[in-house]
Amino acid sequence: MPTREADADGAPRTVTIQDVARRAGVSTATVSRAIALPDRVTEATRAAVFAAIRETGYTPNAAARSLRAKSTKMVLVLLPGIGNSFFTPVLNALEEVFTEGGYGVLIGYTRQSRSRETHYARVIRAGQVDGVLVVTGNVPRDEEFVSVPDTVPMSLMFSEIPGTEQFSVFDVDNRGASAEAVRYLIAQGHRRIAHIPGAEGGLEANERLGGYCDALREAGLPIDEALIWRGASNFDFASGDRAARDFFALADKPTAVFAAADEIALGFMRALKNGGVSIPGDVSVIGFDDTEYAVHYDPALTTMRQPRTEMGRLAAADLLRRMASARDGSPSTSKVRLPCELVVRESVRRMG
Amino acid sequence: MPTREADADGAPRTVTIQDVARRAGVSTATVSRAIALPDRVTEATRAAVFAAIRETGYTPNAAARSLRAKSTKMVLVLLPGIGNSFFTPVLNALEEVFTEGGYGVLIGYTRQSRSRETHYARVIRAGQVDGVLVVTGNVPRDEEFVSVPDTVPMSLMFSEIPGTEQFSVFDVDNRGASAEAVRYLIAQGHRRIAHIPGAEGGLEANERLGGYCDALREAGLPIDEALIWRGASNFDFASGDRAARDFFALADKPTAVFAAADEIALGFMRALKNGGVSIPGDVSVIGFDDTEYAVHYDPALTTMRQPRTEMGRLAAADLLRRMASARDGSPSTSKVRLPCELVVRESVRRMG
DNA sequence: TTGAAAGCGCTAACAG
DNA sequence: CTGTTAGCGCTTTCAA
Repeated sequence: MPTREADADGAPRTVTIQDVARRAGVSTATVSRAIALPDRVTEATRAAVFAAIRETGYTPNAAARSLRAKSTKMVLVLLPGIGNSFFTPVLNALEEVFTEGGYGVLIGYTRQSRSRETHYARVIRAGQVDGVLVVTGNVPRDEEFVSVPDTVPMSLMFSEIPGTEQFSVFDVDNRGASAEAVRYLIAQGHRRIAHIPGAEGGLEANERLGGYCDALREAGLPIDEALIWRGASNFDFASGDRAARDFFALADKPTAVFAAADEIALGFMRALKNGGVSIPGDVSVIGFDDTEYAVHYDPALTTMRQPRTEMGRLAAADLLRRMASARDGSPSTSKVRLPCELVVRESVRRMG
Repeated sequence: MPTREADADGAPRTVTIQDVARRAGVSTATVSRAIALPDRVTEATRAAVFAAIRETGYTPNAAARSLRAKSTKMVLVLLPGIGNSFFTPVLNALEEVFTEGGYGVLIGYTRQSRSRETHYARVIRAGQVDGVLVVTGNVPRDEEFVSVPDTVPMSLMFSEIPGTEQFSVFDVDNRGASAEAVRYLIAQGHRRIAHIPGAEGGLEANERLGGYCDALREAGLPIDEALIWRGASNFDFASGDRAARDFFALADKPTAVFAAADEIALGFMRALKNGGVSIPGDVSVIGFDDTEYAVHYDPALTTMRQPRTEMGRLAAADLLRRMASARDGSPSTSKVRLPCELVVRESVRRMG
């Protein structure tokens, strides 16, 4: 509840625009104007109003303002919420830009659950937010979301919904970047290269797998299913650990491995080292993401960096722009594909 | 904006409670009741209302409801926002419990900035949230926050403000847990034990330093300032890296080090290994937190676990309770101090 | 430049 | 059990 001030009988009462108006000797309309359009009132009026605001400790009530203005100045950020810290810098950047732009950030974790998606669809339809940012590989499948873009601007980060035009999309060229990572391995003299794909069925995971195949094909190398260690349920340590079992089970081992995410790479490396395999001595590893931990691991992980903070900033700025111009028709959406960057560290060895 | 339906002339219009009432042949009050207190209307009325809701695609407008009910069903979660992924599971747990309880989660990163604190104080005073959870070592110093607990319930996580009663507090016994960590080192035969404190001036960092000293004193060991490597600006890798310089500069090296956070420990270990120092062969390291990465590092980090998820759940449940009973006077606050747990892994060696 | 008045969509008294 | 009525606090025409 808003600020209160003592009543005549000592009972606390919330300070409203009425109180300010009375105190400043003007109408409520003038107080409202002095706040929203300071140029539209005389110098003297403005001073009187702001003095009254200070004296009363007035803060405009958000609900009343939203109801009247039909805008809540809030955005909904939807995350997968699998406990992955990949999104920490993204959320950080989003919060920064949105707050700067005068918007609050409501977060929601979809957890791949239908009921949670329905819940957040309802939040949107209740007019609780002016825009939506979906930061997840798994875009909500709820039918309710289909109607969302008609009501508030919505953007996608890190993955797109092919064939749609109503969202802004901010992602990277997962396929191209993965191919580049594998090309680097090839350039270092590796010929037998394995891949640990990400979460089965996800668009990003598929794209990265595609890039891996592209690079192999380009170089005239065979694509060997025995070297594609599927079964990841997520972009996490456990999936890397699981892949290590495939590695150990294999007679003819690869000299290098491309993991679809840093955490997968780290989990894999740890398991290999436990098994007495040296990295990059015996096998080289390259990751994807450039998470905080990549550089601090031993050996420091060579990886493809996704510009997470920059993507967050750009996506937020775009949504801000679209929300601002939402009243005059559907503002144009953007498709921004940022470049990844190979970060060479210590986990890949040059062959022969 | 809320759901819309085509008007007579095709223009989209938002569906209001009026539309539902008209369609169901009842008054708006009855619709409101059918939704909020289903038992207070006849079976037939309820059916008619829900049918009308379904047919129109009605979703109650959040702003109107908040304005009238003087409750937004939202909480503000304030994080430090230094990009630290320590808070990822905490935020996850909070979101889960709050959503379950029918509350939305608005996040804010204070970034130790005065202006941002003022901003969020204003959000609270604007009545935008029904409760506040401060998840940070640095509690807002803004005067505006002083008045907050009178208006909405507020809780603190991970650190307290000594001498205050108006907040619920969920934390761990940083001092006791740290002493326990150092006692473990002593029990393993270590006598010359160093400490890397956390962010200078923070309550938690001080407590952990205090615990370190306690354990040393208990064992009759001297407290040597040369073994307390101050200067951390944060609980991060960089601080561990920085401490490694002190280590290398020292002639008479310690056999064990207690780092005030896992990330500090990891940064320190990495720097030592780079310098050819073996862990735990040459020096043992123990951390604090039990972050996701502790177990996957090489060597896996022995550390004191803070029950982050559980703390998040409990804190959220407590705030939920307090918000529910906020109308009838100031509900009682809780002080919950959860136990930490020593997780023994590979980074500490048993001496001679 | 300012004020009066209407009303955003909903809930809560109060009658009936 | 249901309807009527008032009004939450604010912004925005419309007139003056």
